[in-house]
Amino acid sequence: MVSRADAVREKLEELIIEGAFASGERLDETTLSKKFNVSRTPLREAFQALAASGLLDLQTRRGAFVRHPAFDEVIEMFEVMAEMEAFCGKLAARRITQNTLHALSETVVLCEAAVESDDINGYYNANETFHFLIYEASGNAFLSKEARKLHRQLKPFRRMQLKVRGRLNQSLAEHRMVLDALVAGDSDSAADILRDHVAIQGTKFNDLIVSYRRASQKAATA
Amino acid sequence: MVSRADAVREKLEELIIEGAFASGERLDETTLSKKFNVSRTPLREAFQALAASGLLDLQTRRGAFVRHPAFDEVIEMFEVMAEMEAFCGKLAARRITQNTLHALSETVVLCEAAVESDDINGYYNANETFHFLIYEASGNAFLSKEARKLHRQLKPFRRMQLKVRGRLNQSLAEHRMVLDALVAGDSDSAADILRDHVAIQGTKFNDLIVSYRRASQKAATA
DNA sequence: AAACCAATCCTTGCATACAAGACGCTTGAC
DNA sequence: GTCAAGCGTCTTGTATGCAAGGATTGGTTT
Repeated sequence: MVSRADAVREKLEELIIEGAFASGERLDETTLSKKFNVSRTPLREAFQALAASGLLDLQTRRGAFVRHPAFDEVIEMFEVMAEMEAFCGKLAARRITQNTLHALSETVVLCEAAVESDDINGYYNANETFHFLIYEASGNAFLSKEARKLHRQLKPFRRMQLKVRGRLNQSLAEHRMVLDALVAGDSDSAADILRDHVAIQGTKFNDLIVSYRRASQKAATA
Repeated sequence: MVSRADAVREKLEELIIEGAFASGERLDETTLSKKFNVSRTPLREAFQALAASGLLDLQTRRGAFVRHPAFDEVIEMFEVMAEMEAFCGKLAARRITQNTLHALSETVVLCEAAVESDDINGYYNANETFHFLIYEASGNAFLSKEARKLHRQLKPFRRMQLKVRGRLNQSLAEHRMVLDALVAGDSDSAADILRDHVAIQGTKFNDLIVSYRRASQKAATA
């Protein structure tokens, strides 16, 4: 059975990640409890959980505020994610099984198909599976869990930069290289490729922000 | 102002880490709420928070169970911690300030004094400061926060292995080497030394567990 | 004697009522 | 006209009551 608090958390999480709320917006308990048809108690439990994963900022006696990570923080998170993936890759190169290798190569095929048909969502999903498989293959359940958590937190920002022209093809090529390194059992190379593969996402994201800021500055001075 | 829920969380956390409850023990809401003189509501909020940090296992309609990480999981956590520290060290070697370097060398002096007087607690505290300073010096606030979190989770297990004979001196020597590498700005070397410094803690912990198990097995067959 | 089923009790999940703090608005004074 | 203080309202924090889902125990059957 799934508790109402859990259901509410899930729904709210989706809304926040989708960007349904402005950053810094205060979430009113009464309003939301009406919207979800639950009392304030399970809603508050959901708030707690969301605060734990960093999506809300709970201030005593003041309320729950939506917390889209600041851009600087996202850059930092990509920096950590890169290193984490590298470590996963390093371990995975030594510990991965034939079965998982097979599953991995299948996700690469899916990615190829998605690139063919310019299906960003399709690519996005296959990409996620690809990375999760590697986390799992690290053979370190704790690491895998943490990596998934961080991956999830970066979800909306990864999505943004996937839309940059040409990135899909490049990303796919990187996936192929990772797969090759894992097949070869070359842990250093797997680590390095994965590190760059993720780091470049942070860089692309940064580029995006800079261009955004330039645009808004121009608009302001015009 | 600090809410009662926060106060309860803090107190409970302390109790769990201290080992006041058996692993897997179920925490009764009514009993505990009486003990802390609060209602079940803030207590339940505290449960949520503790579950988020991994100290409790909340099962729907069944209750809250104390969750001391399994030994295997602790080993995994040390593995991740080692890599995280290595990354902190790598960044810190490039970004550390004179002030922080100075503060670091002071903690080394404190560690020396603690070793002299065989003061495990003193060493323990100075050791913590040493590591936290390095996290901070990474210049990546997100990384620093995550590293502190993991460090905290490993607290009780680190403490255990510090009691092994000769470990204090060895640890101190490693601290000196880390400091040297940071002063020299040698990021690779700082990373490697820190990785080993932490990994060895996991190894020592593992040794401890193995010897425990042997002992209890002997006792059982005797 | 053991196993299974049922009924009761106990515990959690949720709703609601109440208390207390924060924010805003109004009013008065300088 | 502006600033500050006080009061009122609104929102969060906490307590408690009620409902629903497990667990346990006792009885019955094989």
